[in-house]
Amino acid sequence: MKKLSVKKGQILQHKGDINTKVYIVKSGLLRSYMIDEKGKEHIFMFAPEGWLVADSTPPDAAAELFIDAVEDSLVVEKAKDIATEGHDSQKLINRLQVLQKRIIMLMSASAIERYEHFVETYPDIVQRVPQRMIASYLGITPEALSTVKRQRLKER
Amino acid sequence: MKKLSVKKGQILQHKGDINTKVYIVKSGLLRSYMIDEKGKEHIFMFAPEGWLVADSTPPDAAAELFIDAVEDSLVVEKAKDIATEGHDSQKLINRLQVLQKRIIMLMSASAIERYEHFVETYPDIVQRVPQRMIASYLGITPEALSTVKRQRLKER
DNA sequence: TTCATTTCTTAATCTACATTAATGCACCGC
DNA sequence: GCGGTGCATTAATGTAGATTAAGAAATGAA
Repeated sequence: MKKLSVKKGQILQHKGDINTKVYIVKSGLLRSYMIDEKGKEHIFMFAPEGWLVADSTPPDAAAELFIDAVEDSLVVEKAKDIATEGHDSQKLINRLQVLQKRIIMLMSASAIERYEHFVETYPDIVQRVPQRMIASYLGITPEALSTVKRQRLKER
Repeated sequence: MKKLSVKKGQILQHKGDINTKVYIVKSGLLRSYMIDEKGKEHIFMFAPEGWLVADSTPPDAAAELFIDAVEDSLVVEKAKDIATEGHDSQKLINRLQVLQKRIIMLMSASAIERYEHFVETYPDIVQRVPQRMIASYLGITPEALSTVKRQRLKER
């Protein structure tokens, strides 16, 4: 746990970093963001005074997000301490991971890509629920899901 | 903390409920979902065996999500116990709230509505960051944000 | 089984937002 | 000051996915 003074534009965390930290903003403004395959930037969150920014992946996994300073800022850096966490907190952290990934997909992937990702991540669910629910989860209509699946068939 | 046996289609939580619980799925499949102003259903998450479903709002606030059973399921219901949580866990819970709201907005609101919500929720941030970053946060292009703002001006 | 209801698919049309491109501005550093 | 680079705005055109509509297939109740 240490205090940092960061200049506007300074990057605190890169995508791919491991053993990433948690940042608590004392003054100024940070943001976390991702960059998609087309090079397009998507801001995940802004963190003004009092907020916490972090990549919600396991401490030893590669970060999905960049974190940098939008304004000159004072920041406290802390380790992701799993030790202090109770039995249920692990479930909370897991939930954060899932929600972060969900936002990333919604912001930076097409319907086709979201479907691919869904099938890979939840192969059993695909079998167990009606198509219209999968469409609803993906944020598209059942009609659009039908065409997505048709396109996938054509491609092989 | 009690065990529940729920039938397919049974609703465990309604939007607007207060003092909502946390559900841990032992078998079967639950889902959480929202219904927008147009009556359209958007699935927020699926929760198969081993998962946890809950509305990530404070225990005493009105729930944003419905929770029901997609299959006959066995579920453990627990209270949202803030007591056991450490100093930092509150920040995690707060984060969950923000991410849940963000997903709801991304799935069920138009660019204009997301902008309105952003301005209301983060009025100071609007002043402090360049337009292109707001666009990036909202998931639209700076060009689209320009037209959104123009339309807002016309409307008053 | 049979009938009714819901779900899935296909196709035609529509629309919100993206892309492209051009112009005017602000903010640099020299 | 002046030239450059990036930012915001406007407008024209393009496109992913929504909407509408209709028929086919699956599901479920009596």
